[in-house]
Amino acid sequence: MSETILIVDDEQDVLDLLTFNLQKAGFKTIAARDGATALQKARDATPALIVLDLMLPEIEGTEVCRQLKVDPKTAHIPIIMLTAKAEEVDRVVGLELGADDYVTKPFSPRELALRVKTILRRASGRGAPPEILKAGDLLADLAKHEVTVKGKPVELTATEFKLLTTLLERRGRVQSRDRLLMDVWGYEGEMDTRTVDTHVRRLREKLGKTADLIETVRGVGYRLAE
Amino acid sequence: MSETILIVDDEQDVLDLLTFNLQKAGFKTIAARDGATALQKARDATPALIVLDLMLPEIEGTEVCRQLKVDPKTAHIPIIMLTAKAEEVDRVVGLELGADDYVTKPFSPRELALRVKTILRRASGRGAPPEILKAGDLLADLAKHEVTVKGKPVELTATEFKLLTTLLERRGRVQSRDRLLMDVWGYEGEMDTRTVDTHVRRLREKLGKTADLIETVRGVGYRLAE
DNA sequence: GCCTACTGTCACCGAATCGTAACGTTGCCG
DNA sequence: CGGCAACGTTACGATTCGGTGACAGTAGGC
Repeated sequence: MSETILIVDDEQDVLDLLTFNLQKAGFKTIAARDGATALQKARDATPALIVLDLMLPEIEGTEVCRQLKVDPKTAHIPIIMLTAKAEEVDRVVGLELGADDYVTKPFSPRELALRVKTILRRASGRGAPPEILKAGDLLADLAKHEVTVKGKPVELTATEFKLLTTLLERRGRVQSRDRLLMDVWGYEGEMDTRTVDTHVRRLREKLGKTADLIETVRGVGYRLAE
Repeated sequence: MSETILIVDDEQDVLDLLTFNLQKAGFKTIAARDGATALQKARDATPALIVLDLMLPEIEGTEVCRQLKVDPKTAHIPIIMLTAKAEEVDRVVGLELGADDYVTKPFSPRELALRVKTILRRASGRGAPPEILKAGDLLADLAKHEVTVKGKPVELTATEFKLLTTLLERRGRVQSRDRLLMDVWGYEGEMDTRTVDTHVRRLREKLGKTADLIETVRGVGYRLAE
C-alpha cells in the first residue's frame, strides 16, 4: 500500500524532515525544490499526494497549485499546503486554489503524517470517504466548502464552517470548549473559551430552525444531535 | 484521569512556568533540572509524557532523548521537545531522535498544554477505551455525556453525571463521602458536608425506579449494586 | 483609501445549578 | 421504649453558566 508522495519545498531542512517522517509513516517520497521541477515530477510520477510549500522561489506555490489543477494529468492529485500564516488559509483551501488541506508552520511531524493519511484514505474511496457530512437536513461538502439545509445553500464564514464540520465529524459526542478551540482554532493564540459560544450562536443564527441540531450540554460543551 | 508529566529544563523560571500551566490544565507534574535526573525519574515514575528541553547542562537534551528511546521501560513515552532555534528543530527532531512533537521558544503555555493533550489523547486512544458503563437498565456513555434507563435518556447535570459515573466505575465497592468529594468535587482534606447526600438524592429522583441501584451503606457511604 | 465582512472580546441578564441549613425520618443501641 | 446518630427531604440564597447584543480591530475587495 506504499504510495508515493511528492514534497515541494525550497528549504533542505524541511525537505529532510518531511522525507524522513513520511517514509517512517510508510510512504515513498520524491522531492522538488522549485515550482518548475515540481510540475514536471508531478506529471512524470503521478504521485498519490503532493505536499506543497506556499512560498517558493521563482514560481509562487499558489501558481504551482493552480497549474497542477489545470493539467488533467495532475488535477485529481490531492494537495496539502504548507503555509506560515494561518490567515492565508481561507483563500488557499477550497477557493481559487484546489488545495485539500493545509498545515501551518511550524508544524508537528505527527500532525502532517496524520493529515496525509486522512486525505489519502478519503481519496482512495475506501472505507466510507467522509467527503460529505450529513445530519438531518444538514449537508456539509468538505471539498466544495459548502453547507446546505434542505438543499438550500447556507453562507458560512471559514471559522463557522470549520466549527460545524468539526462537530459533524464527532456527531453525538460532546466537545468541550477547550477541545473545540484546539481543533478549530489551532494551537496558537490565547483565546477566550467564550469565543466558542459566540461562534456557535452565529452558526445557529444562520442555520435557522435546523440550529437545534446543535445541543448545549451545560457545564461540558456542545454536541451535534444524532 | 490525571496523568503525570515529566518536565525537564535547567532554568527554574521555565520549570515554574510549565509546572504551573500544566497543573492548571489538570496534569500532575514532576520536574528534573538535568539529564541524569531526568532519566532516573523517567524510569521510576514512568510519566505519560515528557517535556524535554534541548539545551541542558552536562548531558545534551538530544542524548537524553536517545537514551530514553533505547530503554524499553521508557521507549514508549511520547516526548515533546523544547527548542530555541526553529532551524535546528527539523533535523534534530525528525532525523536523529524519536521525539513526537516540538515547541519552539518562546512558546505560549496554552499551545504547549494543547499539544500535550493532543498527543496524550492520541496515545491513549489506541487501547480499549471503556467509554460505556453499564449497570442493570442503566447506561452511561462518557463520550456522549448521556445516560439512559432502559433506552430512555435521562437528563443529568454535569455534577450528577460525574457522580454517577464515578459510582459506576467502582461498581460494587462502597465509596465514602470523603472519597466522593475528592473524586467528583475535587475537594481536598476532610470536610463536614451533606452535599453528597443531596446530590445522591437528586440522582435517585431522576433515575426513578432504577434508583435502587444506588445503595446506602449506613455509616460508610454509597455503593452501586452489581 | 474607503467600505464591508469577519472575528474576538466584553458586559449584562435570565435561568439552571449548587451548596448549605433546617427539618423530618429511619434504624440501631442500650 | 427512648435517645441518638445517620440519612432523606425540602427549601432557598448564592453562584455559575450560557445566550445575547454591542463594539473595536483587522483584513480584503473595490
